[in-house]
Amino acid sequence: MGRPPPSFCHDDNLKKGPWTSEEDDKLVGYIDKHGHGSWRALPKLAGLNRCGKSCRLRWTNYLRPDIKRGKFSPEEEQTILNLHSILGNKWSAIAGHLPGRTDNEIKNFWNTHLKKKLIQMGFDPMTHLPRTDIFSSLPHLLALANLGEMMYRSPWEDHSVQMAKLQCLQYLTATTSTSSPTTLNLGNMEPVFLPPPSILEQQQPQQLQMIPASIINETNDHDDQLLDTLGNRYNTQVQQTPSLMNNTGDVCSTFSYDVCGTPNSLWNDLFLDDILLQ
DNA sequence: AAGAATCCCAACCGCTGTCAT
DNA sequence: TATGACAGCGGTTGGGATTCT
Repeated sequence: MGRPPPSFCHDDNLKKGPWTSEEDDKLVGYIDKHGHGSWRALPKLAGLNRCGKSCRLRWTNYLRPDIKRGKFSPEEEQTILNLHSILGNKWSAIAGHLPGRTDNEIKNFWNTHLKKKLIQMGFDPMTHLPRTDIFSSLPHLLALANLGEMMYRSPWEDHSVQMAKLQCLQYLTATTSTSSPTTLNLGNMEPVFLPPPSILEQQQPQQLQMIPASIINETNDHDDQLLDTLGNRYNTQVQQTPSLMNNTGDVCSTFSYDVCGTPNSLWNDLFLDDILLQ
């Protein structure tokens, strides 16, 4: 590339740190009138003693009128988990699927909430696979120890037990593969992570997976990349089918995939049935 | 009530990619 | 092709807010 990388704001005379409401007013007022144009030129034109980069960040992460503030909804949280399992730390790409949310906000939410949540559940937050070291696998081992009991509990068992059961089943299957799984939407339950392709390749054709309708709609309208990614991941043709309502009342879109091979009885009999009954 | 510990998030930093010349 | 200018991205940090002891 050309010149050496530029530093953030080299000029010591330029202000750094938190923005005042007066500075915000100046920035918003200028952009409302003239648009931001060149960020480098903007501070002088707007009467701000800041560097252009600082102005751009303040605008894009905080002052933009279309920014949605406040807590992330469960649906947004699910979307982030789903997309992160596919895209990794591509915060701007993930933000593109969450209208009104900035990449910075999503990144912060991930680092302060979701990452910890996955670790507590015994998953590696980067690969979304069960962690293999002995201490982090403890939840899985404890769950496995109780698997027999859980299998025969009543159908109205609570969600946490259902969750543990699903994780145990996933642990039994996913640890046999090196590829990463993807997340699965279970309505108002915690997310569950689908086994990697090597497991799915053993399934019968036309099994259903559920992913949030918002993602499917978004990708159909604006971005085929995610569907392509899913298709490549499972070596399948991914297509949207009509949305359905699960028994928690949440509407989900579904997509079907074609795979060949021998059905995996554990998966078919227990795991998939469990999910589709949620 | 007060100090310590932890959480949270806006802002900063350094790097890369793209475009114009 | 080489260079410079700039926008954008992802990782990190500082410090205020909140919770714990």
